[in-house]
Amino acid sequence: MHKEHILTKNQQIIFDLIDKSPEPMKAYSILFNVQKKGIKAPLQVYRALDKLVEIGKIHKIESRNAFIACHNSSCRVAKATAFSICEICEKVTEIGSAGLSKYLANFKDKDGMKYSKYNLEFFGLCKKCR
Amino acid sequence: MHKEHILTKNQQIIFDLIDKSPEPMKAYSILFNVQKKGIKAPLQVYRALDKLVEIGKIHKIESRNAFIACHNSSCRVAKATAFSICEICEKVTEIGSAGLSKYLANFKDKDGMKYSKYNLEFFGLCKKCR
DNA sequence: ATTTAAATTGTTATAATATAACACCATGTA
DNA sequence: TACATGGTGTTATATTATAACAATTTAAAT
Ligand SMILES: [Zn+2]
Ligand SMILES: [Zn+2]
Ligand SMILES: [Zn+2]
Ligand SMILES: [Zn+2]
Repeated sequence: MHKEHILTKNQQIIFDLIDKSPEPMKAYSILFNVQKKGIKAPLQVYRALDKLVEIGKIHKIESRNAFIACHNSSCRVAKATAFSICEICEKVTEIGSAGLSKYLANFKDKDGMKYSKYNLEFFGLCKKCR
Repeated sequence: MHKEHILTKNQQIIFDLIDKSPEPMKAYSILFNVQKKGIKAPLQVYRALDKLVEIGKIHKIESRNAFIACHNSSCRVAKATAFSICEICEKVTEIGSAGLSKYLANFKDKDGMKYSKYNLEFFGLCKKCR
């Protein structure tokens, strides 16, 4: 499983912060929040983020330039992600639908090409905002 | 149809440039290319880009911070987009699969929520790069 | 134990992407 | 006319992300 990596100090500090956050966090907000723990420069944050994304502990929400912890236990392939995003409150939820991931993993374009990696972002209004 | 808008001067200049480009263009590359036509500041570019995205003439490739012209004649709903992206040569193609758009438009999350707006980016290697 | 390679860290500086604020202009329309 | 709407031009600034380099830690491999 991809989540058994031992994290380094910086990676752990930054993962813990993102994991506790109820909403996606932006890099410079992360930086601000971990400065008291000795992480002082953007690059330290971005390096940890890169690694955490690579090993699947967090995902980047591309349309928001923000990061959330992976809470999808079936998300073994870190590179196949789907999210719903509320356009009012900006709440983001990872979608763990087996049907969806199966459909997308098997999707072939008109040249017959299959893709094992994808990112899907749905937009709408969450329950609370409707 | 969403593509019948009359473009303003700046919008037309910038759309023409993107439309001619074989690959997605980044904002500051656009700026550099239209400076000889009198568009001098980033904001002028971003304002035109925002409008062009809004009316569906171009799309933003979120993972690349780049813009391509819409070449999908069935893409009436500018807000439901799908692309394939080659991770080597960065070639981007808009996917116009009716099956895919139907599947995604009808997709319900576990709370039964449907989304009319989405962006999907597939990653892989294009024909040439395999 | 000693050497070596790989990964991580710390640091300063800088690049790349995007928006705020404000004055002005063009166009349509009541 | 007067008013509303949207577009423009401009300067300044905010936000997001990487380059370059030296030092340190970690985990094998000899
Ligand atoms: Zn996940
Ligand atoms: Zn909401
Ligand atoms: Zn399109
Ligand atoms: Zn390619």
